[in-house]
Amino acid sequence: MKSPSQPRDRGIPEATVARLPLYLRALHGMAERGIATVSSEDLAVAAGVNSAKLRKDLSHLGSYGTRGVGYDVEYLVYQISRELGLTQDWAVAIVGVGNLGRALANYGGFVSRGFRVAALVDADPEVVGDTIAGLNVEHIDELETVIGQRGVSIVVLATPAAAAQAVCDRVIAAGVTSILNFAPVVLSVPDSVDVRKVDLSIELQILAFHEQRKAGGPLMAMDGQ
Amino acid sequence: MKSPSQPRDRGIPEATVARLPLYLRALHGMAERGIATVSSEDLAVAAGVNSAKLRKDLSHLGSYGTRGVGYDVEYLVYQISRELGLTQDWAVAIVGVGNLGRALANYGGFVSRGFRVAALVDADPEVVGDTIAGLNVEHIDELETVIGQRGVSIVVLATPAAAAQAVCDRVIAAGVTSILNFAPVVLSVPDSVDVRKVDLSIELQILAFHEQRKAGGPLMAMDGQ
DNA sequence: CCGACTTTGTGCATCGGTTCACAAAGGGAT
DNA sequence: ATCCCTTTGTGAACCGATGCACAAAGTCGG
Ligand SMILES: NC(=O)c1ccc[n+]([C@@H]2O[C@H](COP(=O)([O-])OP(=O)(O)OC[C@H]3O[C@@H](n4cnc5c(N)ncnc54)[C@H](O)[C@@H]3O)[C@@H](O)[C@H]2O)c1
Ligand SMILES: NC(=O)c1ccc[n+]([C@@H]2O[C@H](COP(=O)([O-])OP(=O)(O)OC[C@H]3O[C@@H](n4cnc5c(N)ncnc54)[C@H](O)[C@@H]3O)[C@@H](O)[C@H]2O)c1
Repeated sequence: MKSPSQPRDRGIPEATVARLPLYLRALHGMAERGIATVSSEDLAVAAGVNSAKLRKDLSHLGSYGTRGVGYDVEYLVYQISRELGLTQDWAVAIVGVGNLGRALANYGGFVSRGFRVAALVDADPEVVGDTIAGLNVEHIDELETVIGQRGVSIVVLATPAAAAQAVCDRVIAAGVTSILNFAPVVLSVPDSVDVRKVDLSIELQILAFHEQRKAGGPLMAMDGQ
Repeated sequence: MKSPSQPRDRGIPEATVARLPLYLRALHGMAERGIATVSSEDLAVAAGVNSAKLRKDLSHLGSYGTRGVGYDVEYLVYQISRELGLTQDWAVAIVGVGNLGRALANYGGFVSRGFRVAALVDADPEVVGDTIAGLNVEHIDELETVIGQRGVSIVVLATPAAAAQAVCDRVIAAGVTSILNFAPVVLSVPDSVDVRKVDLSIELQILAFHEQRKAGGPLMAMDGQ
């Protein structure tokens, strides 16, 4: 089946990958408070997950715990960071510098860990040339140049929905294979490209669904069709 | 299974609920373009999902399709909207009117469908009293009053991480049971409360993980363990 | 050096979700 | 009215993820 060769057991489940950043955040907090080692139980509580799940997740990275003791916080931070690729620096470009794009550009929280906003790009002549968070907003015509010259490997899309697919096509053509999309559209991309989407409207609708259910309770007879 | 207006199984899978807003968006687009009926295949493509999955999802709401024809767009929009609770108006409060809170307040996209920003709340005296998107920013001391008087049932948390849990506790005490959290913390809440989180930093880290893997390719020789 | 204690790492049962594949249902043409 | 064509709705196999429960591994006090 699989090549019997070697440590290419790099097949980490997607669900696990999605939780590693959560563990990392909890671990950073602990490191700051001077905690040297942590048990799976304590870390699980801090990350809001089941401890067996946490142990299984960590076991995918290797055997980094010590039975009877727990995990070394610093060491685990390093291992998870390395696994996630945070030991290197990622250049991010934000395309679409409107309400949301500005908020993202001004946000310091993600720059702190391996990510660096390397460019801001917009189509509006009113916006181009502005300085936001110390960065000059560049014209969309420069998109490919900027991506190529600054080694941008992740693009954050914060344009209106109507423009998203076109911009998406261009950044992919420019060699980008990781996109974080805030526009409420389903982007069509080759399999080789990863797209993650953040959609506020969808989140609210899911909340509304559950809220309605709570309010309606076990019997909500009104409305026959 | 003959009555077509069967309210159906009230136990809709969570994965299905999360996709209904996607279908709804695609359907709205179709309705605007004057499309009257749509097949599961076409709608699935528009929503970016597998058609069998889409049919199974819709079957949870009832038998609203016509074999050999497809689904009536308008009717399906109505059924999904009703299921999600979008036929009623939801009052949303945004707590924390900084970079992100402002962007959310100015965002027109979700007000359009059943959601209405009913209040903006902040702790900073500099911000309180400002008018943003036509709304007065109120003081955090008024939190409970505002929630009670305006029937707020969904709260969007956009405060710094350090303040999130405290604000969360207060809004829950005020009767709110649905929270959308943008702060990078694991909120501790009773089981009866729904929390959904949006975390930009986590999304970027997941992208970085896959990006690293792509870059490393089938053989990434450095570091032997 | 030993034995009691702690905690990891994982086998296994289970569960929810996805996908395939097809019989049944319905429309439209003749 | 009958046949053919399209498309739904769903049974069933499959797949990945979850969580329990426990043996193995390692610590630490004495
Ligand atoms: N603001 C929010 O809270 C929020 C929430 C959820 C989703 N979104 C989505 O995020 C996106 C941005 O929202 P926003 O509120 O910032 O909108 P916005 O209109 O304030 O900003 C959009 C920016 O994109 C620029 N733009 C337009 N076409 C472009 C192109 N082809 N290339 C580059 N830039 C282009 C515009 O000049 C503008 O500056 C939208 O798709 C919106 O639906 C926003
Ligand atoms: N801006 C982004 O793009 C972004 C992205 C991801 C996550 N976040 C998170 O969203 C949150 C907000 O980010 P931001 O960039 O808007 O930060 P910000 O500092 O610009 O805004 C925070 C606002 O919350 C207010 N506040 C502080 N304590 C409060 C309290 N107890 N009650 C009410 N309001 C209070 C502050 O006065 C300020 O106006 C943070 O937790 C941040 O980590 C932001």
